[in-house]
Amino acid sequence: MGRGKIVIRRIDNSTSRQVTFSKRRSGLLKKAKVLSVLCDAEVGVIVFSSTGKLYDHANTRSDLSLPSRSVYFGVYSMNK
Amino acid sequence: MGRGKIVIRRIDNSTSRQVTFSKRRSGLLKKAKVLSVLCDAEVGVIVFSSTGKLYDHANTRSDLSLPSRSVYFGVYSMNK
DNA sequence: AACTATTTATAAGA
DNA sequence: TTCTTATAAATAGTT
Repeated sequence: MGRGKIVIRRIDNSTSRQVTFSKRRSGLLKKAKVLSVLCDAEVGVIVFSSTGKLYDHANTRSDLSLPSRSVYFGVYSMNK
Repeated sequence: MGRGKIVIRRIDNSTSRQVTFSKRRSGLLKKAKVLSVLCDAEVGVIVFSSTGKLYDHANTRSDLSLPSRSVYFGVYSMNK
């Protein structure tokens, strides 16, 4: 989608990569939320940038009157 | 997207809801993977159906030569 | 499970 | 860098 077709590989240009990261990150969260609402599902999403910074963390659920599962996220880091 | 426009609320018909769940679940995972590749990000996604069944669990990362964060998921359940 | 008409997401451009 | 828009991609309804 967009003015041109793209190949799915790491975007070399750092500025473009950042712009795409921002756009697609929000698109992903939107999709997660819509899925949870339409299908009464629980969806957890967590996104880290390439520098390891946490950008988003969503755990969406719609019908809270039903028994709930809740997802938690944990993170561990490794050097290499 | 699709033959008609939809309102974002729980789909009443159980069959339709299941079909939509299946389609959008796979769409979400694809988006997560593409985001991780294009932007060298780490993306974790977990999806439960309304019955509490775990359907997908993805933790995508592309460039493994860089220091890695890894996401783990935990789940707790509550009755009401 | 396939098929498409349409909607939605977004790559480039402005 | 926020806004625009042409086009790619996802998908709702159908078969």
